[in-house]
Amino acid sequence: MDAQEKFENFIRKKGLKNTSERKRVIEAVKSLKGHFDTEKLYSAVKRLNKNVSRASVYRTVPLLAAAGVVHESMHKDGRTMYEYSSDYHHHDHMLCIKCGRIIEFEESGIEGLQEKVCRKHRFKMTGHGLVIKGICDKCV
Amino acid sequence: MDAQEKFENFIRKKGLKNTSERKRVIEAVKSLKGHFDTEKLYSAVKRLNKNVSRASVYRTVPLLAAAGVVHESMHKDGRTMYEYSSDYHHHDHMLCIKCGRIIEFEESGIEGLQEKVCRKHRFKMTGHGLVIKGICDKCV
DNA sequence: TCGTTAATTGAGATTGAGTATCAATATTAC
DNA sequence: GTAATATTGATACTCAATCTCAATTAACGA
Repeated sequence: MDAQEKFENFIRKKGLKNTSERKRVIEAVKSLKGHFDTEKLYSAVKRLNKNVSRASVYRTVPLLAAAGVVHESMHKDGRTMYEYSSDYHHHDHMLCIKCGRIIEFEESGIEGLQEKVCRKHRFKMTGHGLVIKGICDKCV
Repeated sequence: MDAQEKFENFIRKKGLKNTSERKRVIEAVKSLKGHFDTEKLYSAVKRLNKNVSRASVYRTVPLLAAAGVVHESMHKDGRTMYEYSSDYHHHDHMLCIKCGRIIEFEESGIEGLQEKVCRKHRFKMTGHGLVIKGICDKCV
């Protein structure tokens, strides 16, 4: 399903409005590769001459996350980083504390153990994120 | 080893100074139970009449983390949460997005798989944090 | 299509956590 | 004790993020 379509379904279900500003923010999301924070998204909006206010971009991001258009990926320097869901297949992150590089990895065993823990605590998981901090091979 | 002693060793190794302000911040850390952010620590300092400036408390926290006196625990609402290391035995967290409750859990299998991933990427882990977001059993 | 209703927008003010400045002070090593 | 230097604190500042509120616009029923 296309991002615009996915968002439209979400908006309709919630009784909200699918404004041109929101559509333009989604276009900007599509133009970004890899991880981004809200500020970077706002820059992308401006770069594409989409003319959406800073406030609206900030207001739109949580909606995109709730709709599944973007995926809340990790925290870096106290900021939430997102990824466009179309690019997304589940993975976790290693963050190099020296150079800031982000390395993605997949480990299906970890996923399974998480589900086990949630069942045990009767916790309904909506998302999860594992960040391993340390020194990457290029910085040793 | 006591927190003050542990910090003293760290300070000496780094050629820094063990000031009375830093000692007082550690006293405040000890007075806190569970997770806290820097602002909460600063409140604790004031509550105990320790009279350390806001700036110094903020400056001290990264030192405490580097010294292992506190443990960088997780991110909540974009803020870094810490735990006093004496209370600390390794665990991860579930965060209820409705009530904000933090549930701790241990799953040694996950630890092992993390180490495996790090070896594979020649990544030297210094810390890690897993947060599972969702709805807790009291909020269903 | 028109009109009503309520959500949304945008510009700018505001908040608030965290950081920088810098003169005064305290700690450490000798 | 003295010199060298790290640290402190009051306050100014930064900057991401939110709030305000009048003007606008989407959604929907008639």
